[in-house]
This record gives sequence, structure tokens and C-alpha cells, in this order.
Amino acid sequence: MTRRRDHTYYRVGVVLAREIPDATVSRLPIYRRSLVELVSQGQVTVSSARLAELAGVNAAKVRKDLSYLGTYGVRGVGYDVEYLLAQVGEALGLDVEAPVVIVGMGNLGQALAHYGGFSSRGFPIVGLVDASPDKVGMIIDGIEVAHIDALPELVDRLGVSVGIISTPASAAQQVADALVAAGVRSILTFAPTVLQVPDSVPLRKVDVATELQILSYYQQRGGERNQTA
Amino acid sequence: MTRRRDHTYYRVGVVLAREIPDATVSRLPIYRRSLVELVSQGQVTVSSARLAELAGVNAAKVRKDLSYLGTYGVRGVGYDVEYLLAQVGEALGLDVEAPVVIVGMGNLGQALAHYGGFSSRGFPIVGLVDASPDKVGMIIDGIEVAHIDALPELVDRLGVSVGIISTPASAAQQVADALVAAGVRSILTFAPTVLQVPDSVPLRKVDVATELQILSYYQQRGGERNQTA
DNA sequence: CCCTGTGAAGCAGTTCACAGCG
DNA sequence: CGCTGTGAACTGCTTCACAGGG
Repeated sequence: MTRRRDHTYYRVGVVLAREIPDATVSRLPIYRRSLVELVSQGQVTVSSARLAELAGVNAAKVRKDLSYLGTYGVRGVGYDVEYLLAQVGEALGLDVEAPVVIVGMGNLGQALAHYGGFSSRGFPIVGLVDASPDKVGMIIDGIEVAHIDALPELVDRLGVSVGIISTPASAAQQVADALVAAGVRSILTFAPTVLQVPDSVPLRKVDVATELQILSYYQQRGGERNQTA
Repeated sequence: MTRRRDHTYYRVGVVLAREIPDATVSRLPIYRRSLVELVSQGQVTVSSARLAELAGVNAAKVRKDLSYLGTYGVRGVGYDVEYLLAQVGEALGLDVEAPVVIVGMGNLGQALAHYGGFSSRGFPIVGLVDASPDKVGMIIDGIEVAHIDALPELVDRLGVSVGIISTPASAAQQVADALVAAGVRSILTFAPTVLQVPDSVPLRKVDVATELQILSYYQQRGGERNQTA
């Protein structure tokens, strides 16, 4: 029952779910944001054209993307906003909360800890960790900073599934190893270095210096070019 | 002399430069990082295989990418590290400093202002801006926070070329408009919203909530999948 | 007649595999 | 003989264009 041929279908839990292309996955959060906005405006239905406008893409792409989730639209009308929002959330796996631990309590780590937008979107920050005795014991946003050695216990006790690395590059690989060993299931890193993790642990990278350098290229060329999802 | 057919060549300053594919551009900063490391280790030459290892990609991709910059390698030997570093920097337009203004002095804006890694990489932070009277006048890292109304004057006086938006989503479009009007030449936004800017202003987006949602998808699928450059 | 869903065409990026230079 | 540079094959993504349901 677990077909993989043509990598089109495979088993997820008990349900047989269509595989979604990477490019589409990276746009789903944008659609989700637009749908949340539409809900708050009391819009009941939305056309692919309108959703495309809100998401900053073209309508054909919206329809193709949504078609990977199933055929939820109504011809001549559009999509039911609330229903589509629920489907997008489910496809992204947002029906389950994913508790987060942040490792590295420098400026960036502290800013992330203070930022309220995570919990409200299903990613509650439940743990803060640092290696420095100066930082351990600090209370940030109601959470006491733990020592990195306490990571396995902390991940286990709080059911952490996502690790955020906001340490200097020099410490990042060690931290990544520790996170994986502790049982974290996916990692977001801000450290400007390449990290090695097992294939079973999805990893995403955010690097401001890299982004600025890319901008530098296109700016030098006289503009004309956007990127990122 | 300004060929555009096949979008392969076009004029940059006085030099005729090869056009570089978007995917390659987004990897150049990674190669750069690896090359900087190799220089600091005193390595004189590097093979595509070694560079690939450091950058976390495969060797064929490295060679193809570098071939867009010119043919700088030596068969049977590899690439001259220092020379290649200079070429990559030039391709990215890093030979000219790009002064940065940060708009939005909340947690993230302050963390960015404190982060030292910009100036050292050719992106000195020369201005900080906020709309709130609480923030205006604060001194952060030796720079006084200016009011947003002072943006045009500030951009002009300090030769700002890059704007970083670290405001809430609700203010972001206004800020983007103000930055463009003030003459900023490219924009990096952290606000979780779609921004409209002229084609002549390259724009890149960083959104942590989006990244977490993408991770959620792949984690739910039982790992196996990385992204981002 | 409007708007979705989707084959099919077109395009961009990746990987292969090897010719050719040092 | 090692390692680059690159056509060519391949894979995946985007865009087109239209059939067909409401």
C-alpha cells in the first residue's frame, strides 16, 4: 500500500497522502498567511487570482500548488477560505504543536526568545539553553536559561521537537550534534556555517550576511530580481 | 555591445559580464565563506571536490557554478584560493561597501544593530530608525535612533544603499515605500508579509515562522529533506 | 460565463560523463 | 594521470491554455 513509484504517493500515519513538491511546500506558509488575513476580514471564498495577489505569485501557480493538496475549489466560485486554511495547516502538519528550544542566548537568541509570534503559531518556546555560566540562570520571558549539558533531559521532559541554533558559527556543529543526540526532530540554524545532520532531521538555514551578499549582486546589476519564498 | 539575446551577456559598468543564474548567485556567498576559511588556514589551492565538501554541495555543481564567473581553475590542480575569493567577491559586487539602515528597533532590530558581523563583511550599519518616540534618541551600539521622517535626509547624507525592515508586518509596506522613496537600492525584510516594491529594487525576505512551518512539513514526513542555500 | 483543475509545453537547474589541458 | 570545464541528458518547476463543472 506504500507506493513510491513516480514518487507521487506515500504513507503518512494511516492516510495515503500525495507528495508535495518542495517549491510548493515553501509557498504554503505564504498562502496560509493570506488565508488567515482573509478569515479575519470575514471573507468566505477566495479565487486563485485574489489569493495569488495577496501571496505575490501568479494565479496558475496557486491553482497548481493547491491541487497537490486535493481538489478543494469550486469552479466558477473559488475556494472556501476556512476550509482551505484548515487543509493547508494539515498538509504542513500544524495540527500538532511543535515545542521549540533555542540554543545560544546572545543578542539574536534573546530577540527570538522575546518574540511572541512563535507560540501563537504553534511553535511554543519551551526551553532556552546556553553554554556560558553568565547566561545560565537568567530568566528571559519567563523561562530560565539552562546549561547545554541539560539538553537531553530538557528535550525529553518538555517534548521538544524543534531546535533553533543561534550560537556563533564555531559552536554550531557541536550544538547540532547535541540537539540530534537529544532527540530533536528538526533544526533551524542562524549560524553562518554548513552543518552536517542525519537525513532524518530536516534542516533549514537563515543567514543574514548571505542574504545581503545576494542583494549586493542584484543591486550591482541594476536591480530586477527577487528571490526567496 | 549590450547583448541580451539568450540572456547570457550584458553590460556592467564598462565590463561585459556573463549573467549568473539565480541558483548560482545564491550559492556564491557559501563558497565565499569556505574560501575565507581556507585562506585563514593558509591553503593555497583547492579542488572542486574539497570546496564542495566545505560548502555542502557536490563537485559538479561547484565547477559549473564557478564556470559562470570565468575559467579560473587549473586542470590537474584546482583553484587558487585567494584569487578565486577575489573573483567571487567581485562577482557579488562586494568590492564596494554598502551602508545599511535598519528600520524598526524592536527586539530583532536591536539584535541586528548589536550584531558585529555586518561591518566586517562590507555592510556597515550607519543608521537606525524607528517611528516611536520611545525609541527615537536611544543610542544603540554608538548610533542614535532617528525618527522615520528623517529617512530621506539620512539615506542621502550617509549614502545608504541597503534597507533592513524589522518592523511588525502592519508597518512594513509603508516602510518599504519610504525606503524606496528615500533612494535605498535594495531591501531585506523580516516582516511576515508580502511587500510590493519596484522591479528596480531587489528584495529578499527572511521569515522565521515560515521556516518553522516548512520544517514542520518535512518533520511530519519523517525527515529527509533539506532546503535553502 | 466564471473560475478551477490539469495535461502539455517551455524553461531553469542539476547531474552525468568525458574530452582536454597541465 | 588528476582535475577542470562543459556539452548533453535529465529532473523538476513554471507557465500556458483550455476542457469542463457550477
